[in-house]
Amino acid sequence: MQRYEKLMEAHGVKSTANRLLIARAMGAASRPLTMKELEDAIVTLDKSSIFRTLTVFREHNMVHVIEGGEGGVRYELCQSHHPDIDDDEHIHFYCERCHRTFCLYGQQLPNVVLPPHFTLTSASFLVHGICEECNS
Amino acid sequence: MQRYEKLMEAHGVKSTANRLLIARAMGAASRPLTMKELEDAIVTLDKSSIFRTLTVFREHNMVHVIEGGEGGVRYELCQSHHPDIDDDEHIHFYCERCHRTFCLYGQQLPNVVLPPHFTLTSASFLVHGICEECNS
DNA sequence: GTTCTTGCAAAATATTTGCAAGACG
DNA sequence: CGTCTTGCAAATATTTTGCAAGAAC
Repeated sequence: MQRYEKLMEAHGVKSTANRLLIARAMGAASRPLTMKELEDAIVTLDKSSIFRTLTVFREHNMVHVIEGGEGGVRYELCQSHHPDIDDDEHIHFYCERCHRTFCLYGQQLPNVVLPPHFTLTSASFLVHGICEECNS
Repeated sequence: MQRYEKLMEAHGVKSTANRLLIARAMGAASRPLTMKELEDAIVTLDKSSIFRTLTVFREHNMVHVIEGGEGGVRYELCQSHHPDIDDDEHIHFYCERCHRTFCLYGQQLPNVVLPPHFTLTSASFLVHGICEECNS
């Protein structure tokens, strides 16, 4: 079984040809992609199919959803193989010049102290700035 | 001079009647609002005026832009009176049930270590979950 | 055959701009 | 006057859904 089939299985997502295509495209990018970027990367697929696939992935916590930066919401594969525990959380960096979003591994998402009776489901930390390439 | 006129002056924004209306509405809400919410709060103003005012506020760092959560981008006044130093940064909490975004004061935004030659302009930390009211 | 998945078209949301009229100095 | 601001309408962009056809089991 392929890498992405395994990932889908781990998250309880049934593997189909198109889902595999989308998972592969996301994995190959190694940074979060917008729906538009995915559409451009996989010209054979309709955007509604991509949208619905991402919805399925989201429902099974198989993607991280990164909001912020222009061009809309971005998605990346969650490489965690545990459906409930996300050991792949990390900070993201949005370059305001080239409009790409990068993953910053190696830094924990800080813990948050919530007010009483607030409960947490997820946290996201996005840094804006200029990336190395655009700075040179 | 009124509180919000002072804030505009501190950020180098010329005060007009409409801008004052919008600043007041944002201040009164004490949580970040979407353009839609602002439109509903100030029925006398057209959304394009609100949009352009928010653009001006953004250009002068007079608002925080909070992305994430449904219903689109949210805006709140930046209460810092220093145009360049933002001493009003804080974490936000998005309630997935009532779709409101709250400010969590009293917790520093953690420092981020960027890779070499990456430069930072701003950082945002958004927590998703269920708020007190919705939990009860 | 029943259920899940897909593509096309179109609806629903959100954001942004053109342009002429008005306010301000 | 000349510049900045505003409202209305319309264009973009983005996300989401209806529905019928096709694939999977």
